Amino acid sequence: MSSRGDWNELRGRRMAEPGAAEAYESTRLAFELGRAVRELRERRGWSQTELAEAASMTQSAIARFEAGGTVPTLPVLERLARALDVELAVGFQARSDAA
Amino acid sequence: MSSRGDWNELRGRRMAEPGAAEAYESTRLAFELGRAVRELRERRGWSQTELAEAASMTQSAIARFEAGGTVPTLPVLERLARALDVELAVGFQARSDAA
DNA sequence: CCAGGACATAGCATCGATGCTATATGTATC
DNA sequence: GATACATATAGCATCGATGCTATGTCCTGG
Repeated sequence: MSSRGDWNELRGRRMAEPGAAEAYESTRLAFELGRAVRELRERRGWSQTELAEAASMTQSAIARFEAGGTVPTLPVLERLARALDVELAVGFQARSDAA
Repeated sequence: MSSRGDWNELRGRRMAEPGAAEAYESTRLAFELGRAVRELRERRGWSQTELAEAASMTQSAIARFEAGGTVPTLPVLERLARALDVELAVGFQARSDAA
């Protein structure tokens, strides 16, 4: 069920929108990036609040992001990468058409 | 002189802002992504107008983007990648700290 | 010189992400 | 039960990217 979620529903609705293959991909990306950050954060044993401080953000912003609640912007991704001491990679690749 | 530029100045100012290492990186990224798209587009022999159509955008948006005039959003990058038949890659990597 | 195509900018409306504050749960711990 | 910390959401203000339309400039061809 949607249980305590709400952004979960939002995501679901977004991904279901017809024709918007692009929106679907973005939402998927947002979700994956959120998971990645959560992993990196937990690997460091940091709380959302700690990461928030390190990235000049608020705990709520981190929570929203990790939940895939919004499609992050590059500046934010940069800040998170910096805080987590990793590198943000963005670019185009030859289509592998995996899947 | 700033010649015909203006976004050039904007970029310059942005990248010069002190302390904003994050903003600097984003601007740099925007610039590189713009170049990448321009290359892919020209490689295909497309005009900005043609790419714009393929990506459901306007010529002016493409121009602004290629010039690095703004930091693009993931949805837009997705659309461009799709139009150019390449894959958008976004993620975190171990810091190589090159340079 | 004029017409047409390509690219650069401008100016403004709108949408959506982020910032911020407050709060609701949930889970220990004492 | 009260306290304390972590995470999830809400609601609203603001900022910035994108959409759109209209030009301006440069080139090239007739």
